[in-house]
Amino acid sequence: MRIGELARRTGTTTRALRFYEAQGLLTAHRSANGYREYDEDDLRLVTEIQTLQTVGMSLDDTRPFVECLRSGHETGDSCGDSIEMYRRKLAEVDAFLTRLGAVRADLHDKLTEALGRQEIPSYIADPCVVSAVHHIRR
Amino acid sequence: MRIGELARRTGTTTRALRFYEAQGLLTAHRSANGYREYDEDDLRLVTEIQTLQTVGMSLDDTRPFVECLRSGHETGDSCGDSIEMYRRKLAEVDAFLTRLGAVRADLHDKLTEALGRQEIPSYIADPCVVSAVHHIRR
DNA sequence: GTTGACGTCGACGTCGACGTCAAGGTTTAC
DNA sequence: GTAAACCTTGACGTCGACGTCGACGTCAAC
Repeated sequence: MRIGELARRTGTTTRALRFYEAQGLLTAHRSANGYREYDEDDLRLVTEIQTLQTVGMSLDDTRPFVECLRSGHETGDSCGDSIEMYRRKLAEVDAFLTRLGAVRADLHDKLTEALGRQEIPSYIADPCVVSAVHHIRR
Repeated sequence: MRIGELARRTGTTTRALRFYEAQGLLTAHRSANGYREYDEDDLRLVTEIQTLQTVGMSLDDTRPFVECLRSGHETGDSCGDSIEMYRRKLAEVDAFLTRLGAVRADLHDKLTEALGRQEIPSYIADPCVVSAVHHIRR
């Protein structure tokens, strides 16, 4: 198949596929007119890359998996380097989760503190005025 | 104080401070020779920006807080817009945490699956060889 | 023979928060 | 008077994963 069909079948763009090729992740045979020709293995390779991207991997991170597929393995994660990359990414994600949890707590504290500091003037706390304001802001 | 001192006292760079000014977050008086002059309020404003950045806010997100400080409030989060921004960011962080949790689970599954698929050839499983390999890789 | 949908390559644009020059002016210390 | 340490503006570079555009070739259908 040609690049347009591969793009459609993988839900990406021709630009992305050419970019993968430029990064050395994807190689294409050329037909007589110079058009890129892909087979089903290439399709699997692209979907592998996409799957890995959804779990937080950069294009560069997908290299071991691509190499693994290229060397004839059935799946991209049958090789030691791929496993190692899984481990690295898992550790990264865990570290990020920890940090983000702390950020969330910090943010939550700030919000509740700010709400606590908020003095509510009586003329605003007045239900009549509140509904009026609400009406105006609609 | 001048820009260099403000940078030192806030632990940032002069470049960052000029950038904040270009973004309209920070305004400086100029002394006769054209040098920027800052006061303690500016220092508080910069630290406010930095604190907000650590909880995941972009420079643009800090605008309401900066405006709040500028309008004379004691803290940057005494205003409604700031509170609203806290809420938005908290929601964003929560959404991200959820997504990242799913990513982590996905990654963990992939790792265990790959490990399960890994057949361990006997010559590698052999403890002697294992220790030898370990020795070599050191 | 021409229209339209495909393909080619090359090169610059995007986003955010600055970093890193370059080429100069100002002030202080010796 | 000159060196060092500050300051000024302007402009281009960084990172990742492509988007977008221009100028052109290819192929099938009408």
